[in-house]
Amino acid sequence: MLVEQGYAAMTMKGIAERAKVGRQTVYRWWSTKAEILLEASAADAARELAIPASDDADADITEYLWAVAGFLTTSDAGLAYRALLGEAQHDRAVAELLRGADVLGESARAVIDSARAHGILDTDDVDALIAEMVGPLVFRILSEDWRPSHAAIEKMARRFLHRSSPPPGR
Amino acid sequence: MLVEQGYAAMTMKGIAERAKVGRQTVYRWWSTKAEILLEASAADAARELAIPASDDADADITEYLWAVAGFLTTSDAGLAYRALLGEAQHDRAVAELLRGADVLGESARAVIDSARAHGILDTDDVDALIAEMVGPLVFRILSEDWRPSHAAIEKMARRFLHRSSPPPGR
Amino acid sequence: MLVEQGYAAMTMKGIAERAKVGRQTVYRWWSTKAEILLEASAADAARELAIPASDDADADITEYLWAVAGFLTTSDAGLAYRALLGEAQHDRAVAELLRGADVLGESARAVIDSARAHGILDTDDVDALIAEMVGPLVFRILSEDWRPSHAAIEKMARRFLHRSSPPPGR
Amino acid sequence: MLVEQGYAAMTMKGIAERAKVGRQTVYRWWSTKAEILLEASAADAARELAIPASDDADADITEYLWAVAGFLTTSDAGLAYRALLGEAQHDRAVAELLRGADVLGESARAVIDSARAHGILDTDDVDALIAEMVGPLVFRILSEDWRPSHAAIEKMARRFLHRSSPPPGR
DNA sequence: GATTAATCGAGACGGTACGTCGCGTCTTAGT
DNA sequence: ACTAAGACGCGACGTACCGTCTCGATTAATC
Repeated sequence: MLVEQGYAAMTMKGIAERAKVGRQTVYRWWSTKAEILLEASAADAARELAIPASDDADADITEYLWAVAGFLTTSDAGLAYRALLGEAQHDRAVAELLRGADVLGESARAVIDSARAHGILDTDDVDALIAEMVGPLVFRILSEDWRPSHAAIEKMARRFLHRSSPPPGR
Repeated sequence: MLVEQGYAAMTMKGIAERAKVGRQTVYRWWSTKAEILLEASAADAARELAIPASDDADADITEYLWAVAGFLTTSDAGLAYRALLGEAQHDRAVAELLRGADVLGESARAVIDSARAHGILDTDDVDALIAEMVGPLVFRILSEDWRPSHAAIEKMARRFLHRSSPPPGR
Repeated sequence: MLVEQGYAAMTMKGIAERAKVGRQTVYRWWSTKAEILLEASAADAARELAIPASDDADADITEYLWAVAGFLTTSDAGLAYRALLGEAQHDRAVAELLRGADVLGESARAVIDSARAHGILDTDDVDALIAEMVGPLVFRILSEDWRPSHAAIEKMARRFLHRSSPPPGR
Repeated sequence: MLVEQGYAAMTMKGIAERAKVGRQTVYRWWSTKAEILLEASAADAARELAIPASDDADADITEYLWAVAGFLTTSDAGLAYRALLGEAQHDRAVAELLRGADVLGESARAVIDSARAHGILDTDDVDALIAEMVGPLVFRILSEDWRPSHAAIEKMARRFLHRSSPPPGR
């Protein structure tokens, strides 16, 4: 429904009707719209963003950023995630729910960890690295509705790595 | 109202009543809650985020990030901006409105331009630089409700500059 | 509410609030103020205007006119009926609703039928007889806010019968 | 406007716009919708209902009833009168205004007076005679939306006269 | 296999905000 | 000085969705 008619049309009443289910039954399973979105989003997000670690950590990062871009701009689960992230900005409860799920974080951590194992990152502050890796991309997508080209993603990955590499002469 | 009682309590009805004004009058001036928020936010945002360019472009960037962090986490205008950015995730009209206002972009561009004039940045892609500068910060605040310490901001600025510096031997 | 504060104060909103009921619920049962008035009026009207047929058809008519006068000038149901009849003058839908209910007609027909059975009326045109019986009374009440005395009603009934009697020497 | 779009569409705003006049100006001349209707109705009503007294008082009455029927069912002024009479049922102020104007009364009195001068009526109670003459007609029109045929009017007049004639042998 | 209990869909319920409309007053240019 | 134009505070309109609450009908479990 979110995809077809937008967030505003995604009412509890509508959800129940579409599911041919009583309204009460919906409330029995999820007490807020946010929980529905999260459940609808989380599993798919994990799948779409899981990048199998290869030998080439550089390429993994590019691929990951590409996956994130696709997730946020074209995937249904990504749309749900953005709706949630949006809701989180004006509803503390949703913010905490979302923080607890850590949708993006989990997959990003995997990529970062793999890169660190290859020694191509210069710090142990994983949260900072995650933010540096995906922050610029997420920021542009959220605030400009950016649809990056593959080239743009590659450049973005390259610049992230350039910055975050340990000094060469070691 | 947004600050005192939260976004959900910020109804058109409530706004009109608090302003001791007819409901119609509110609609006459702003047709959307988003427009009200934008007007309430934009001017203050510009003021709070305007960093007077000094000779030390490095320091300017730190100061700017600090201003952005304060804006997003403690300022009323920043709260309004976050509410707007949130709404933009599930309402295309709001997204465009927000894009048109370019609240963060304007001030960020000034900082980046000043830094570029000092020759301390390695690319002419201003949008990319803006995203690299503020993206990680904004991302963490939006998705973790992060309240960064001054030290964290300094580190963030340092790492941004390190990455984006032109190769030394040129 | 109609009685206490007048027709203008009888708003759907007010009705719902007084009944401690959601506004939607009122609309679910009656889609128009007119339907509410009719329902509130019809049953009581039937009761107030039901004159048990006696042997003396002349007296029945006097009694009936007296009942109608009381109904229109002092009864709550009558006030509702007048409001309806008023509304019917500028709203075709209400006019039809009212015609369908035939509030006055039903009771009047009973009285006329009984009188006809006694052979004291000179025509079979029941509608005409009804109009001749109650028309003058209703006209004066509606257009002069007349509060007739019992004597006036008796005179009115006598004059109606005088006119409408079959010629004596038959 | 009343005729074209109905009573509900006859708003003060609309009246002013149609007259290409400021809203305030309308209020300066008439303080309520009722006064506008009355002014629009009274003069025309007087003209439409003025029956030049002939020698044949019987015929005058038929003609008068026919004029009243036409007035109430087809004339614009009559529509306005019905709207007023309707409004009067739920607004005491309008009721008094209407009583003061005595739209129908004036012309009816003339007809009755003329008939009395011919000695064809049996009482001096003019108000009662007026009510007996027009009451049945008005009642049927107001409550059944009756469009009487000429024959029906003739019968109505005949029956009125029959009833109200002085006893022959005097 | 019949009886009881739990669960479900459907949708009515009391609330409340929505955006619109008309009210009667007040303000402002323009004549 | 007066006007048209229209903004203003007000409050009812009828609608939508909220989350809770009955209801029968349908299963499922028990006897």
